[in-house]
Amino acid sequence: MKRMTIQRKAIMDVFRTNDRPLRIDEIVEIGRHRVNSLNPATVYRNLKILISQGAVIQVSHPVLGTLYERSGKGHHHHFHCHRCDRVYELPGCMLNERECSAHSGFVVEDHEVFLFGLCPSCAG
Amino acid sequence: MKRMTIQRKAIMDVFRTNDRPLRIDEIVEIGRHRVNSLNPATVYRNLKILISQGAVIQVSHPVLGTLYERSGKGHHHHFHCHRCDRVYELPGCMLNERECSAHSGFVVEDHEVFLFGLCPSCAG
DNA sequence: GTCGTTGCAAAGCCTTTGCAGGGAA
DNA sequence: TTCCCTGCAAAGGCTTTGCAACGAC
Repeated sequence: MKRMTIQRKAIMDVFRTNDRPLRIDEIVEIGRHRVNSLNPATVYRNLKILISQGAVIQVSHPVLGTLYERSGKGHHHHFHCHRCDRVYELPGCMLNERECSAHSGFVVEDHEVFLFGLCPSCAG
Repeated sequence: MKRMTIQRKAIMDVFRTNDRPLRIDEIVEIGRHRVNSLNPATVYRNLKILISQGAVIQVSHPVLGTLYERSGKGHHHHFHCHRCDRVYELPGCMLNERECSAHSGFVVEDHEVFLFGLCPSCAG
């Protein structure tokens, strides 16, 4: 049986109040606002649990490394601004289904898209 | 001035004879067929050089980690078969340009697409 | 009182770096 | 003969694991 510790509460709260893909060190830092002693190992362990429960998903960003985000936001992709280094979630899908299945023999079950460029603020 | 050592030749040869995204350990292992003493550190150093020269590009795969592939193959995406764990390069682009630019304000300069599923051999 | 969880430290990985010897030009 | 490059070992990062103490239920 899983126990709801203040650490786990704090970590879940980080995702609730910061609705974007987060790095481990961000989760630790923000989580420490609630639980000062919060340890990276604890965060790793809890993330593993939250992922197995389907509450959080892991995103492996080509530039920023491993990120974690709340699940259940619907299908979306990630935009990385190379000026401010922020990651945005773009709802919807820009994948062309027809082209996707054009490679005969390949059974596409899932996909991930990363976009790079300038975000609205940085593009001015 | 760069010197053409047998190690660098061996590494370039690995890419020439294995035309697919490769992991570091694969490059080391295959490269050792030519130069038995080939060291991972040497491979890392040479890859950095080859990347800076534009001969090789680095691909950060969400599941398999960092991969390296020969450059100059034209725009393509990567398909990862979750049964045989092989990565295939699919030529062309399945990104919908119209949808892509629908997020007003975002200036999309580049993108990466990873597809997951079953390859022709594994799909039967 | 249980036993799942935590913090800390140690240990694993992967990648980079320092250094002395070796080899390409 | 230069001095770039290599192999080795040590050192960095990030993540996982072992363990005793802690605390949720």
